[in-house]
Amino acid sequence: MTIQESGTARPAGRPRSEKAEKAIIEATLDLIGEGMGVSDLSIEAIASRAGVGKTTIYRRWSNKEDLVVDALATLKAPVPSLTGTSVRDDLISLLDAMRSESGVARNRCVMKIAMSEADRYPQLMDRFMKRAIEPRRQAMRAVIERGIANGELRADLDVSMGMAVLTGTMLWFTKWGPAGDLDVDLAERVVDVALAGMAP
Amino acid sequence: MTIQESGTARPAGRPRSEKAEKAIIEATLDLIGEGMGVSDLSIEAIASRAGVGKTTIYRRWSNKEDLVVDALATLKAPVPSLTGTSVRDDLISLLDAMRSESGVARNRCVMKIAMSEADRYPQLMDRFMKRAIEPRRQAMRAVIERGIANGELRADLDVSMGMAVLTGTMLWFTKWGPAGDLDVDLAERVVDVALAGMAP
DNA sequence: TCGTTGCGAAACTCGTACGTATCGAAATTG
DNA sequence: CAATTTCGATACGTACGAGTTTCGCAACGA
Repeated sequence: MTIQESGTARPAGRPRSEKAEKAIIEATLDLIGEGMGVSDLSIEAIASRAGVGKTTIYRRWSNKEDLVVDALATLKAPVPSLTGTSVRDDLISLLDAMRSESGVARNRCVMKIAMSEADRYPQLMDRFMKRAIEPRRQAMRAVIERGIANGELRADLDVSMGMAVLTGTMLWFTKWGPAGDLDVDLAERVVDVALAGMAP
Repeated sequence: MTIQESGTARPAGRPRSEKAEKAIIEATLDLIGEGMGVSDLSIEAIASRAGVGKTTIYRRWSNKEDLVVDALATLKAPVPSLTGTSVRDDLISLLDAMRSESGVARNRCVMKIAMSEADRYPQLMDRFMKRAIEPRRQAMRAVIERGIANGELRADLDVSMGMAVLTGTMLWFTKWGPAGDLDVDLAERVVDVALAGMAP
């Protein structure tokens, strides 16, 4: 029995290129970022964009959907760190993260896919939701619950309703707001309207 | 010169079938309602679903996009009639129309297309927006402005912000709310939270 | 050095859809 | 009736992309 440094044996032969793998994922996200829907993506376009043979793709993923799942799962969700000084500040941090990310074409289009192809690729969405959406959603829920507990928010506030108002409003602006970048103080204004309400 | 009843002469030959035209539009909307994106629609599928020859489609529309434009333009926007008794009631009427429409698969998917394919088919979106979205948007704007004028809403309220909160929140529920139909009192609850705010 | 495996490129088969053309039948005008 | 136009059906040539295979070369372990 030969010496084996780690638990997993390194198989014989040329190792798979880490660089090619990265390039494939990047190319996939690029194309999605250019507005392609999942069904418009072609493996051939991805291969060509990545400077890679189709073989190299099929050696790693058995079909298009698997590749897209992995590509989207790559997008990490660095939930912004929260100061915890006040509910208002924390909500602004969370919403402002949405605003600044929406400035990047790639993020916008990933969101678009999340909205539009959920029915047709449920497994894809599942994974993407768990990875990218759920952490933020839980962070916001925690902030709101803290606010209810310590009196900064109405005791009878429905938590899901609060989340819907905040997230929905931001989402609306990213999709149908004025063209170009969103105002830097948008998150603050949204939070203030949500907290204070529209009635006098 | 022969007698001609109307200004336009009826050409000789078999007239185009009104029924076929309807069936084609219906089939197109059906397929969209089943989750197809614009680029996934195939003329052949539409023809087969409508029980019609491809010829009959190409005789009327020169390509897929033209057909989809006409099909979407078909969807009318019957803005709900407003009582005008109070801003709260009118807003609830507007939002409840969104809720009840979201129960119909066809409407949901049309909305999906509006969200996801705006970049790729701008002319299509233009026409759809004018026809289906703009009337509702203006109705809501009018209600909010009325509320500001007569003191039912905060004098310093940003109208676009108010619309974003109301519409965005409803949209969020239709897309990511609990599965199944939305609560019948959802519109009321959304309006109340928006008016009163989340702070105590 | 040799065996093994990954590499990009290219050729291949196969299915799908496009857009056009052609068919016999049906509907309409004159 | 004849002329004209549409009808649904079907066949056709073209194009594109999926997924597979083959090729000569590169990278690695033994």
